[in-house]
Amino acid sequence: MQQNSTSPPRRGLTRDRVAEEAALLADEVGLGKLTLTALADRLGVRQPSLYKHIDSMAGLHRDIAVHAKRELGEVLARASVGRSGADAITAMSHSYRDWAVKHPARYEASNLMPAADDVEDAAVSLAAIQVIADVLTAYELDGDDAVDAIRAFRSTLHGFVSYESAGAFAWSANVDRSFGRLVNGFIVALAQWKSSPAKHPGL
Amino acid sequence: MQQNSTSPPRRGLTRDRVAEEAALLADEVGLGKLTLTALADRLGVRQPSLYKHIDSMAGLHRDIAVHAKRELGEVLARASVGRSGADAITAMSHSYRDWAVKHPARYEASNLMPAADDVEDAAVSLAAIQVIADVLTAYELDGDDAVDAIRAFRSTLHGFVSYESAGAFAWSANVDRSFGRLVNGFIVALAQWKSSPAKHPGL
DNA sequence: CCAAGTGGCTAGTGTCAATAGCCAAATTGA
DNA sequence: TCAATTTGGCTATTGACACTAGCCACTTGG
Repeated sequence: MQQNSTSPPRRGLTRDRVAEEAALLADEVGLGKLTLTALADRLGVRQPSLYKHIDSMAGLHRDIAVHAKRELGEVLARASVGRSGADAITAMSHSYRDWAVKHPARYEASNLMPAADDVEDAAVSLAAIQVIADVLTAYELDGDDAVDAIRAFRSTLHGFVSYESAGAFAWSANVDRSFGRLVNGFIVALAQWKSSPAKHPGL
Repeated sequence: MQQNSTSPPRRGLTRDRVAEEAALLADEVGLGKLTLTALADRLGVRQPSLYKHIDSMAGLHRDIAVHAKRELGEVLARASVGRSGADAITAMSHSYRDWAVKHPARYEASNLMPAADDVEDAAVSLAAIQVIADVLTAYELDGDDAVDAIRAFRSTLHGFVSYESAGAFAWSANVDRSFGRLVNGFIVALAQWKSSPAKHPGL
């Protein structure tokens, strides 16, 4: 049958489709400036219609985060496959940075913590971290040594990348070179990981 | 004269006073959740009255940032005075972390970039970074070596602290110890800084 | 002492996220 | 095949927010 003159034509929206377009838009305007009206416009739909596919703005951020974590995990896995040790760390680091700089809002979302009861989010978060953990295993670290190394590696990459995305490296010196040396520095430190215990600050 | 029954009593508000109370409130509720209505309530004033002291929400964030950068710069300077080399780096790192964790919104604000024409903001930003630069000078780094080291140090601290504030270190392992080892790792890397050139990722 | 400037105020506006409730399109199953 | 149910659009509205306009009393300085 032909549709009535005043009928709402159905777009083929799904929760995934909405999250994907949201990620694209957020990478353009910034995660914090993503609005449902702008997103609805892109999807050819009115703003309230989005609520058929999302719970809330926070829920949309969570959906973007889950997609992003999965994507980042795959990027890291692809970079490290077939490599080990310092080679794998270098490759993984550069892939991490490239992906993060290219998709700043997705990257920001990928660092959102899962809600306590969100098993899917927790799973993709863990999967991404597991790639890092597997690579660091080549240094025969375990227990607290391994946890400390993983935390150090994540911190190192995250700090650099978030400063870079924020435009915080103002001086003219080459940012690529700075990143390369940061990664090399981490590898140097990792080689002596077990023999460099933590000290507490002097009084 | 006695005031009329319907007269607006004057509070002693200033731009600084507003920014300080805003920083206190933001550290409680989060920088992104700071609202002018809540801030006005705290100051015993109606929301539009704040515009006599601030330009806009973004302007208030900037004011918080300037205060925060000054505060952080002083904290770092105090930590490093009378120390040098690895000792100074360790002391400065722990002070940085302590301050950042204690004042999460101020810390977030301290990482906002100054507007291009904002000389006061640029000055306090530079002053804080200069403390770091001075400490790293003990390693006789200059030019690109020094810039790379400063970027690496800032990235390392910022990454750890922002993950810690976000609650991203979920595993039970001791976070203090992880931080100590991260700092030690940086010091180890710094000792070999000149001899570890950057490599580009393999193909 | 009075004229100018300052710092409150009330009363709005526009932009958001979010809700309520309607109706046609799609789907399901007898 | 076709009726019942579910789904996915829609309009209209609310409430929280930043921000503006314009008023008036208090302060200050010549």
